[in-house]
Amino acid sequence: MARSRPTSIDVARLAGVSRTTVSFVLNAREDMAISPATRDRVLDAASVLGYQPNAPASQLARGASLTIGLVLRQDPGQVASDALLPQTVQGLGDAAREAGYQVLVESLPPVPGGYRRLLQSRRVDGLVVSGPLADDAELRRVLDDGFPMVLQGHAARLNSPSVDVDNVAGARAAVRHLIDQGHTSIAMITNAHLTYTSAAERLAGYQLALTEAGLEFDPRLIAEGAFVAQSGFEAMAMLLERRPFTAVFVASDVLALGAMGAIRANRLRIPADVSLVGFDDIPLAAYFDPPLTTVSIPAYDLGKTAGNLLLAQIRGEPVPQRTLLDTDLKVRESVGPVADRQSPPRKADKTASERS
Amino acid sequence: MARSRPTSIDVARLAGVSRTTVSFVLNAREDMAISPATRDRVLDAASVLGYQPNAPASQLARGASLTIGLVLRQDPGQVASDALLPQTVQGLGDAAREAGYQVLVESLPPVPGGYRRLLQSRRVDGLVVSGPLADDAELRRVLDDGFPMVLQGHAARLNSPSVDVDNVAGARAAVRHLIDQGHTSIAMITNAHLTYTSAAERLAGYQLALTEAGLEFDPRLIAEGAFVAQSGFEAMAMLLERRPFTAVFVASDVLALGAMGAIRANRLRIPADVSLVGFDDIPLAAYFDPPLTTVSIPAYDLGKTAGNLLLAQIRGEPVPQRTLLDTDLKVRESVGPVADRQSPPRKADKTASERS
DNA sequence: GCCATTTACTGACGCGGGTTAGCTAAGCAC
DNA sequence: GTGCTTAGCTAACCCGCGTCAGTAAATGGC
Repeated sequence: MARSRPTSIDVARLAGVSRTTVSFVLNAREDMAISPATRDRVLDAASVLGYQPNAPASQLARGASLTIGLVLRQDPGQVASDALLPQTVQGLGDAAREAGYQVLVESLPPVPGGYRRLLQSRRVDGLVVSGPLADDAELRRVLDDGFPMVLQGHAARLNSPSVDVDNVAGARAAVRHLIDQGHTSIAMITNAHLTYTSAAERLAGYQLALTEAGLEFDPRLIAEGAFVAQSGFEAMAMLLERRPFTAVFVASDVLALGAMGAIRANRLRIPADVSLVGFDDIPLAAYFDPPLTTVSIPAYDLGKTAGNLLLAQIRGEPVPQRTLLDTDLKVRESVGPVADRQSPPRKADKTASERS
Repeated sequence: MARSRPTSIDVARLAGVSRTTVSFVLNAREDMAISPATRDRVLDAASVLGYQPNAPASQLARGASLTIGLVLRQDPGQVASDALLPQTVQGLGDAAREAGYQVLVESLPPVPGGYRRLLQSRRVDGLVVSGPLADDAELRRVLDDGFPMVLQGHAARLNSPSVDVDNVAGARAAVRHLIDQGHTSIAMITNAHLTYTSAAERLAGYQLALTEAGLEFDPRLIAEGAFVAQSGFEAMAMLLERRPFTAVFVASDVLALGAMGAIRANRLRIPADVSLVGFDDIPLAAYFDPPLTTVSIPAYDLGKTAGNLLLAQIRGEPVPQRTLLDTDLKVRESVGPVADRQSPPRKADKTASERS
């Protein structure tokens, strides 16, 4: 029997005051003088009736929805294999909740006008856009309209506050770790096509580390992967065909697992024959065989920071244009010292287990 | 310049009609006679002004929010390692979008009154509750109030429509597959504590398969895991200590990966020394070493079905009390025939590779 | 040619809560 | 006692849209 819910009128009646007073009490308006006695009467009445303010009504009156939108711009396949997404969503949810906000999730509105609809309909007070495409014309227009928005995953050409991990520094640390172990011929598998800024940045970090170590960049050592494990497998298979190297930086743990499969298929061992560093530190990475050395990204904080920045923006506070979160290299067991300087892995079944 | 958005009054004025007419046109009310000419004028005016109806206002007037809530009742750790969650969310989102609804995600409102707040505030028209606890008193109360709600993951004692995969049948198929390969001593690692219905059901399926094959159920062959890979590792380590068996049914792929680590740590091989079947078919399962034979669950459909059932309920249509989705055994390479009848695995380094 | 429909449209109210201007009574200085 | 402030509360309007009852003109039957 979902009979009609009590309204503030019912509360007012029961407490013997006016609706206005009820509103003042429930919104704890300091600037309005309310005697403690009345306050308690109202509170009691509300609790007796199990009163809950009607959200749409209050949104309408306030002109704010106390809701933030999360737009997932990735395609379904990517979302499915994004092992860190739940953590990010949770971070965003926590940030929102702490501020009395809620989160509306919109996965890739395929309809034109998707953003506009959401914002102009006043359903949400701001948007976190995950995985924006750099050339999203509509997004640009919405931005120009001055709507509060935070991009997660930097889209270089869009003029909006963004949050991301420091992909360059992370990749650089990963590759430097390999170099520190004596590797000089290091391949890389990208996490996505290079139009994705995260992919481009991780590649840049890779190049930076090479340059710093005085190593030459060889484009033939780069293979492009894309989101799913299979692409890691294929990229690795290709690299193994192509030319010698002793280590690989795979810019995504998911792809790294695929790559490990390809390495095994070639009867090579990790890290004896080829060392491997991943990126992301998904929960399962520590249980790969061998446990994957990888660049850990603070997925939860990413969501939480995005949320906090957006909320600050909604409150009208100034926010930094670009926020980068630190990564952390998790050293596990997929990297070893270079085994044999002159004979890098080849279909080989040679033993390379001369440990230092 | 986010100047104030146009309202239906502006549209009406521009089209030279009343606001009522605008409303009729935009809501495409068949029962109201509108001449094509006026209709077009209104539509044009709306598009010229870039008019978007104010959602809170319309929600208030309609008494419906066109929003469904997704409540994640799992704790944060579980959510983080739930590799299938994104797919489920996407299914739900698609179901909602197709009906013109949106999805509000609330992750485990720790505050008492969480459900009530959401529903009675009219922010959402119904709820999908994922991972409900069987003894959730508040949930029961909300249910009794007659709010539209769908449980995902059956909570036996709650009287509400629910959607789930057929855990019993899935587990039974997994274990039967092992039996078909000649295994008679089969251990099991649960995916969670048995208060979780999914865990209890998968255990029931395991027992059913044993019974059907005339095998005896040995409680000492059961170890309890819980959500994360580490618990799979530990459970497996314990089982390997305890007593002999030739195969294990691990009721979660994530735990299975942990279990595989424990098996390797004992210098045993998969499937030569111990066969393994998982549950869930997470995207990475096919890339485990060896590729994991597992029970595939339709994560996307789970979300979509839950959404559709909820929407049907909101529309007042009758919905089945319990909906079970089929699982599908994906045979890969982690199961082999029994190697050696009398010497089941023990710390051993014995070779057991007499393939048939 | 007159009444009964039907077609096309509008006026006005209501959804429920936020908020401003204002009202009353009490307190206080003198 | 008078004038002035302040505390404590309320009436009334507004947010933007949905919708019903109703009006005026066009149509149809005979």
